Amino acid sequence: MGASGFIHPAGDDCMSELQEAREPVEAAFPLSTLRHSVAHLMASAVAKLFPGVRFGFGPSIEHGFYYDFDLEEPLTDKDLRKIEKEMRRIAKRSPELVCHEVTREEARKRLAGQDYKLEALELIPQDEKLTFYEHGDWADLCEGPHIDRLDRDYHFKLLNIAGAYWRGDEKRPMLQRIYGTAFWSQEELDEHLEWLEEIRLRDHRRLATDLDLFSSHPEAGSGFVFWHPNLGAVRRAVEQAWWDLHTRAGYKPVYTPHVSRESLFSVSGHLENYGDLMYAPMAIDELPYRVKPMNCPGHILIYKNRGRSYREFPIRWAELGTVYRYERSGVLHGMLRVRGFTQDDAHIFCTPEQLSDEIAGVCSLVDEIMGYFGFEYTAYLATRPADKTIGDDEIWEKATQALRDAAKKVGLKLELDEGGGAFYGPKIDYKIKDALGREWQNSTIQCDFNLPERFDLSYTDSDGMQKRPIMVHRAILGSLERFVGVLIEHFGGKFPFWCAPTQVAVIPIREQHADYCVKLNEELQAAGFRTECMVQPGHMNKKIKEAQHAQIPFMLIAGDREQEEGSVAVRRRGTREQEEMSFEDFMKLAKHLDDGRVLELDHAPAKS
RNA sequence: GCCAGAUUAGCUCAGCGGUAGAGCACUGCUUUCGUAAAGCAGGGGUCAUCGGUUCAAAUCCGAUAUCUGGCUCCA
Repeated sequence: MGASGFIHPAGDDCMSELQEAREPVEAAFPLSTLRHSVAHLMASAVAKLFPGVRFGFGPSIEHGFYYDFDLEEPLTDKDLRKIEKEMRRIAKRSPELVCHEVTREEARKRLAGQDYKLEALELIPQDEKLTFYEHGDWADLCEGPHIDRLDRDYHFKLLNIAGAYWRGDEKRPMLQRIYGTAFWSQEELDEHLEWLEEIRLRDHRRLATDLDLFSSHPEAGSGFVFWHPNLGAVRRAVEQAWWDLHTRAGYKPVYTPHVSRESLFSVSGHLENYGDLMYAPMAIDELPYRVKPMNCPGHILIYKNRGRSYREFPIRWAELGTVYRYERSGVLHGMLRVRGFTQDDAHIFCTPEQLSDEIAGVCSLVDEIMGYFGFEYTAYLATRPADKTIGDDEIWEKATQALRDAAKKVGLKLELDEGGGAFYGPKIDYKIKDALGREWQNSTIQCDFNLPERFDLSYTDSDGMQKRPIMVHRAILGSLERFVGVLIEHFGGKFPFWCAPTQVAVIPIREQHADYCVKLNEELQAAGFRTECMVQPGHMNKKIKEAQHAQIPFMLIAGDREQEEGSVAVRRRGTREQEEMSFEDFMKLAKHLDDGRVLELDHAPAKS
């Protein structure tokens, strides 16, 4: 590589190393540097094509880069192709990307008319060096670093246009943002574009129409999900697994109303801290009532219903509680961001001594339930925010330590999220990684000293004293809507056997085999499986296609041979091969996959 | 909420000033076919809604609803 033209602000002492190492370009210029430079290149092309444009920021981001522009005319997709073309031309004509250090005065002069850039300039501390990166007749106030030449071998594509507030502030002007991506090799770019295509194909809203999963309706209002029978089956299976696990872990079911007197939410502090997200009051017998945005106040009322003793601790109450929150129209998104959703909520009431064990128990539950779906996860310890918190340092320290101890007990590694805690207490947040490597925030475990205080909760301790319990607020799936939405995308509609909408399709080869198929189907249903018996008139091949399209894990196909031998020809989802086995053996396999919540379809039961 | 774009049959989409089209799906009849679409016929749309321009609007303009990509916010 030739790093001779590589300009970097003074003080970079790794320059000579770079020059001597003769490493491939990628090593000398990280991908983020390339992308940042391509963002510059894009901005210069926009400047050429749209005189009078004013520039915002243009950084590299996780999968590419963007640049914000203030333009009179709205950009279109056609413009993107034009801009790409212009970028290639500029890269060829003015390949050298050079850096100049300037004084603040010079910088101001060069940025005349560029209001956003001038504002950005004022954000740079007085004692810092100011540099411009320049190629051709275009230059940008920028601290770098950048690649040395724009005519190097790299590959880019502009992807989409979106609105973005200047400096992310909704009170400031809305700029036009162009997103793009860049890679050193064409293969990597192609791979990335394929990944984006895969994301499009797995989109839960797309699969929802394909597989008849859910809908929303203008008649009902946006942000409200209607679960169709197919997805209802998935949800039931997930809820069943969830309850099995929670019952075993000592949780007791509770159910609380969707509507309560407004004063309840006044005591809880929701009105004050959460009021913007709550629906307007409705008058019942002239008193204001509210739809609940959270389940905790309800559980607290149950707790307060009578005196509590330390002997009944820890109390673990679980509810799949449906809550309603006002979300701004623009943020709604399929099942992943909605206005009414069901949280897999639970509250644990315990003593300070029990706290870390209780949290450890929740960590184990998270681990087990995420294992059901093959999710990997990362956990973050979110500590006390810098301001606007309640409670004294000592109790915060204790609670944070309890979270740490708990994680240690179960061997959970915690990343630090400094100051990311709730105003009432620290928490552990989980991010799960789906099959496409995307991260989703679902599980959360929060220590809460606020609500016990506000509701004046107490219990009688062994020494006869009235003491304040600690509350742990936790959700593992987060919300059924978001979690199942993520599941659809994670599996791409190919649900594991145990939670698939239809688990088995039974298909006769000819109409005369229908009776045998009906018999098999009855046995499967009696054993609790979700099946479809495809004995309606029609060709076998078409039924196979339909079952394949519906992503049904198993097809059982039966003709003369099978009928005679009491067997079935089994076709697993994703393969075209058939395997003939006795119906009895298939039942064993199905029970094995179902009971064990096995992820793969080719996992054979142990020989008995 | 904001910026931009979209909305035509159940689905995917064509038509872009001169009285609505295709494929799949659906219904009926024929076909009984051993592992991804049998044949023929038929039904189905106030072209999102409301208003305007025009001799004439799915097509042009405006408002509303919903959706999409983002921003901000979040389970």
